Amino acid sequence: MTVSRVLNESPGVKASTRARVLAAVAELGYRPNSAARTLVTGMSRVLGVVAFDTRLYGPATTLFGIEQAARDADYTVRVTTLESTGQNSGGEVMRSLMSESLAGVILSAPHDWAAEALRHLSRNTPVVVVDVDVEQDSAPVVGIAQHAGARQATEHLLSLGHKTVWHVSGPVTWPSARAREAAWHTTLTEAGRMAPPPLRGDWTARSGYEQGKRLVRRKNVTAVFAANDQMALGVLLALREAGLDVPGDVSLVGFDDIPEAAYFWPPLTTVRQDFDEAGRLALDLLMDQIEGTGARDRLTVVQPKLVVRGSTGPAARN
Amino acid sequence: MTVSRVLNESPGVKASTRARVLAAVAELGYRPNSAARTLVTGMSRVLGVVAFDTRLYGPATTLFGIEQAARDADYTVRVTTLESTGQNSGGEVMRSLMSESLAGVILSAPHDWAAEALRHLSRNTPVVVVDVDVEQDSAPVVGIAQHAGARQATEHLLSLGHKTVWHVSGPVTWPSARAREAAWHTTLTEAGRMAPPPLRGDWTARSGYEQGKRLVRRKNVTAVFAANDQMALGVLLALREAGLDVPGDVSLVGFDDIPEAAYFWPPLTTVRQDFDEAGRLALDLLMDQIEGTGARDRLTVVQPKLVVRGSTGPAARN
DNA sequence: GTAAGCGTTGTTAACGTTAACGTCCGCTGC
DNA sequence: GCAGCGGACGTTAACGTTAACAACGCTTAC
Repeated sequence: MTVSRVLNESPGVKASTRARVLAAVAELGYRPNSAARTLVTGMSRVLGVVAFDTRLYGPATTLFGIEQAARDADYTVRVTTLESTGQNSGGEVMRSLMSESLAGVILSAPHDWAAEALRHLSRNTPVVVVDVDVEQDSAPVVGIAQHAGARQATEHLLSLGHKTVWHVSGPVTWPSARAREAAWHTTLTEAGRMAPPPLRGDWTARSGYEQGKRLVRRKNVTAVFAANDQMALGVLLALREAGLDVPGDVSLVGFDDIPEAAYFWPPLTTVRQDFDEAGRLALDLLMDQIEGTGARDRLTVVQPKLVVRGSTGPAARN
Repeated sequence: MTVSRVLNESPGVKASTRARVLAAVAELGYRPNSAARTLVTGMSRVLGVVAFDTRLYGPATTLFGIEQAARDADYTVRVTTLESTGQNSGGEVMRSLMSESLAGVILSAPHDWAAEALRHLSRNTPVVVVDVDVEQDSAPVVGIAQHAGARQATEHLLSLGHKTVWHVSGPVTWPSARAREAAWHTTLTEAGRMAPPPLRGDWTARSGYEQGKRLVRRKNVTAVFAANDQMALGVLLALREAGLDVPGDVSLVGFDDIPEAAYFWPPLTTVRQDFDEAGRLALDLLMDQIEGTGARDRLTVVQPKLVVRGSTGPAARN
């Protein structure tokens, strides 16, 4: 019992006793058994992180941010990724999470799936959701102001004199893709411009390339906003293969600011999202709930920021 | 007890009893408590994965492969990333791993740090190491044939008529960077060519760009082998800014085959590594140890493969 | 001088599961 | 008819920790 008090830094242990305990711990190489601790306290120092596809830059970086912050708070992280096929139901994953006495859960799956999965989670498990559309009161949310970012991108292109802006969007099942598309659309409409039909991609450079080939067949395209940098890269290649110059003939904006974007040719104008920060913020919100530091905010928003580089320029006089 | 037998699929339970138990489990929403199970059996169904920086494409993809395979085997995954600063000692991380009754550990940190950390791990914890140089008998290893890949890249350039090949290498603390550099060097030497001094990068496009600028100052560079695709991208930008054509003036080969590489301009010739597969293989080797399926191989090697695209071409006649 | 109080340490029981052993019942064989 | 056996299910104890309470010695107050 005294050992337990020493290791948990409970008060009421004489300094000399504490020293003797610590000496014995060091000598014997004693390590407390976390399973026993979890069993008796009913709570572990493990956080569940549910992600969608951690191979993608955004999710991977958010995960990294969460993990680093968790380790600083002396928690460990248990990751579950969801098959890209979406075969495994949210209910199943959530149920398996709940038999493990997790201290909390971070749902970092910016996908419609996540909103559904949230419903299967016990009401009293602390949870934070990253970048997912959920009802305002179902869980604290770390949002990324997709709207603001997409608006900046679109307005930037309009301010350069382009009559309208084409959009290569992300998959409809991703709320962030829908948000970017919606913001692009309203920005154009508010400026009194005609919004051309969006071209649907799937986040990959390949889909950007294919939609880019469709874009070059039209003669009137001078500005394109791609919903992420990878698709922008694909568009870039398609434009180049068609003999078009960027930004001379066509201006292009991406989204995310992946580390490579600054080294595209030309360096890509894009909207920076701080995924790392989003992960850390999610952990903060979760800690507020777990350690009862007082649930401060229920909604925290990360502001994306337009980064102007070489892929955008004034509209050609035609 | 009978419930325990049913849920663990132990023999000696009448079919009718089993059905009644399952019905009650479903009705009550009963979930076994994994902490109690871990406590009594002394082993959990949790695997520890130690990675270095999961924001990088390779590590992230390997982690994804491990996680997917682990879920199929009904295990969960607990991730620890190491600060890029390398501040936290391997000993500390390993010790914290060991108080959690983990079923096994996968060391997926292709960094010198990993070899040192391995020594702090208890001898009887099942462990597998991915792409790290360790003594042959200290742990089963999933290797990636870096040597073969780098040799293919270098030979490809030589076969196109280039007199020699310059190398932008990765950080020396990464065994895979050293292996690629060594293979590049021996391939040149064996072919009777002079190996120019390698240019040291740090995996980032930025470092590739900077070394690329140093390369263009020399007039005699016609072929470059970059140790990964991001650095190749940086080199590409530096070459282009200097007015050099790829592959007309300079041929360029990368390494990894990140999904974007095929959409660079020009599409990048590179060496594909199957990181996903490496993760799955690591899990297989670990399962062999844990479930005693008979420790088959102690060394499994993933073969990388040269993918020729548009960034390499015949040497200019000069 | 004694009761009350406090600071420190020890004791007991409980968390939920499983290994090991025990019990009960029905069947078989002589 | 009864010993012996095996299948099905139950009971006991243990895993290592912590919450709650008990005990002990020392100081303080009257």
